[in-house]
Amino acid sequence: MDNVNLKQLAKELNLAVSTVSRALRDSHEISPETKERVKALAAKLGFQPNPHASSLRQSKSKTIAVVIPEIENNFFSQVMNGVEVIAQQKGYHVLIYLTHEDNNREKDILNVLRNGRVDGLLISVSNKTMEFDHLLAYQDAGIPVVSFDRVLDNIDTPKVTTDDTEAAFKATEHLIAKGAKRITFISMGLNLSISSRRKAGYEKAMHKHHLHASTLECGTDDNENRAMIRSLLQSKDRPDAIFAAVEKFALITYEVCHSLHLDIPGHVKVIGFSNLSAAALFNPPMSTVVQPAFEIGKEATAILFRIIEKKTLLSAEKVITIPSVIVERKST
Amino acid sequence: MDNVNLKQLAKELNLAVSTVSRALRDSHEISPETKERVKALAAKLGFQPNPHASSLRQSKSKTIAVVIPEIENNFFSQVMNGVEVIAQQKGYHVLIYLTHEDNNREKDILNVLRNGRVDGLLISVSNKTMEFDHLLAYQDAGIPVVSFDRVLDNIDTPKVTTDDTEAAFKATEHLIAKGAKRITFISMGLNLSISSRRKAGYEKAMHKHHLHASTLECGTDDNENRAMIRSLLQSKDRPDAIFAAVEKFALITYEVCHSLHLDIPGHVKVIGFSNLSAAALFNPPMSTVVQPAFEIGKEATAILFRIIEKKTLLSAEKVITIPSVIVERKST
DNA sequence: CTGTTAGCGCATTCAC
DNA sequence: GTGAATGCGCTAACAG
Repeated sequence: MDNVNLKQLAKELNLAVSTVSRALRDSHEISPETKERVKALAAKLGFQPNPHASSLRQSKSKTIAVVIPEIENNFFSQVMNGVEVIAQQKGYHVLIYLTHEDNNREKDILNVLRNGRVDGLLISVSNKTMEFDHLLAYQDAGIPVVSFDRVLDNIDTPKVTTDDTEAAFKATEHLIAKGAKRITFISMGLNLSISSRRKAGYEKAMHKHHLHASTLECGTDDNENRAMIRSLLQSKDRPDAIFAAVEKFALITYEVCHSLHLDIPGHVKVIGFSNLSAAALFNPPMSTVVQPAFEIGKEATAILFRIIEKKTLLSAEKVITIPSVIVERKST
Repeated sequence: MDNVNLKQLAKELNLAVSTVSRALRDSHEISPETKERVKALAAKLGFQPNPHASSLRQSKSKTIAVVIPEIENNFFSQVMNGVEVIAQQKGYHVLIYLTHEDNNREKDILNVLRNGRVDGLLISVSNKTMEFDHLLAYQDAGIPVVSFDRVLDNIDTPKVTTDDTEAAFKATEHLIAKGAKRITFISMGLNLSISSRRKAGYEKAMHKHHLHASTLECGTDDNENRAMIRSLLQSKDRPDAIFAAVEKFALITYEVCHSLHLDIPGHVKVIGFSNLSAAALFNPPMSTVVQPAFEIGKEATAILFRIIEKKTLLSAEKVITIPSVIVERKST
């Protein structure tokens, strides 16, 4: 029941607490024999140092936090996977927080984490986040922060994203190459930098090909989104292609097309940002813009550790862009 | 840069540290005026108590850990969602650990967590976990553990699962009702309790209907699994239905059927345990056994907190079973 | 109602 | 090479 601590080890071995502490941390000023004895007993009793005590003493927690909007989403789960790989290598622990796209919740979370609980923070902001006082507070507190994917433009943290503009440009050109003329871009929350970047890429491609750009703004409520997409696809001048800025909208588009008996890609071509590998099994297999989620997670975490370990950051490491890949399937 | 602490607040207010501490924790023995003054300054300076200090002092961390095999899986992400909802209500923090189906990694994780870092543990064991010394150590240490989904039969923790046997039984009967006769069950790692329970349900249904049960054992390597399923579906006495014990095998079955131009459900009917809502968009829409993942996460966490808060557990709370739902679509 | 004191377990400084 | 003493920031027991 009782946890073993240094004091008990010291008593049992007839040594001072400090000696035991040093022996376990392989200090060079402890004799090999003593180290042996100490480590043997520690192993035998299954000693684990109390993390709160050593965190308090050393002012470091060996813990990082990941703050994301949701986890039920392949992109973010893959990111988590990448985070975990690096954190585990470094012997760090990972706290996870979900904002559920709630800006106040995001602020509360960051507030509570601001006093030593974590040595660093990875964040992808909620789609309602526009100001960033809560992030600036971290700079004041000297706690490293790395943003990824959904980053805020005007804040000075290292950022790891994909090439949203280029990927959206290419995806749009892909649709155009397949013969689409009336392409609607379905976007979410334009205050989000990724939304505006993706939209910019889409518009650039449309302009280049002298086509009229047209955006449908969707929100957080799936029923409303469904209704909006449905009415879009029922309208007289129905688009002949949909480019969904986020996975969810691509899925709803599929659903609506099925229910309206619209043929994909015959009546409507569909492509969307999505990390769902099962998209290959859709009817028809869905073309997707796949973000390098796992790599984004790994890279963001690697950079975070570089700051935590006080290594200086090359300016090239301040903004990392990893390209997305367009996976062409039958829906286009 | 420097974090505010109680001492600074006390000095600024001409109060004792303990008074400030009590005021912030709304102790009844502090005058309303003092409370006001203290809270005002704390808010102004953005004071957050150092969690390591208070954890050390109180021997509680306000943190729970979730240990799961993987996160890139709708079932586990939905569970995480449920966990987070309850933890957040309780003001608790959530550490996440992935075992990647590695039993040694699982042991290491549990070992490190065993000294105060967490107040409780939620675990779904790896598919290679057979013994449970690492879990028994928690009972000795007095740290509450709740198992969910993938539970070990012979260990005495509260368990939250779905009705694997019944759900598998019903899914099998569903296939039989649709005319299937040669149903192959694709299973993973029989040492896993859920595998054997699902298999038992399948076999029970087959026996009841005087059909010959036949199981294909798949493993962790997806390429091998694909090859095995492919050769199964190419064999002379090809099954006319597949019941996949886990989502991944159902997806591979779809993939193989498509590549072999086998019609679903004409040539082969397919059903599988899966929490993928996009299964409705498959070609054809896939029938699934959907586990109540979110509820499992919520329920397991609620029970964990009941133990943490020392409330006694009714024996009915020791083993919770939440039913799965069979969602019938076009693949059967 | 408020202050003084002690101690959680550990890492570290300073002695020897 | 080892031991004794100190303090990280907080809470709680005890005093007044």
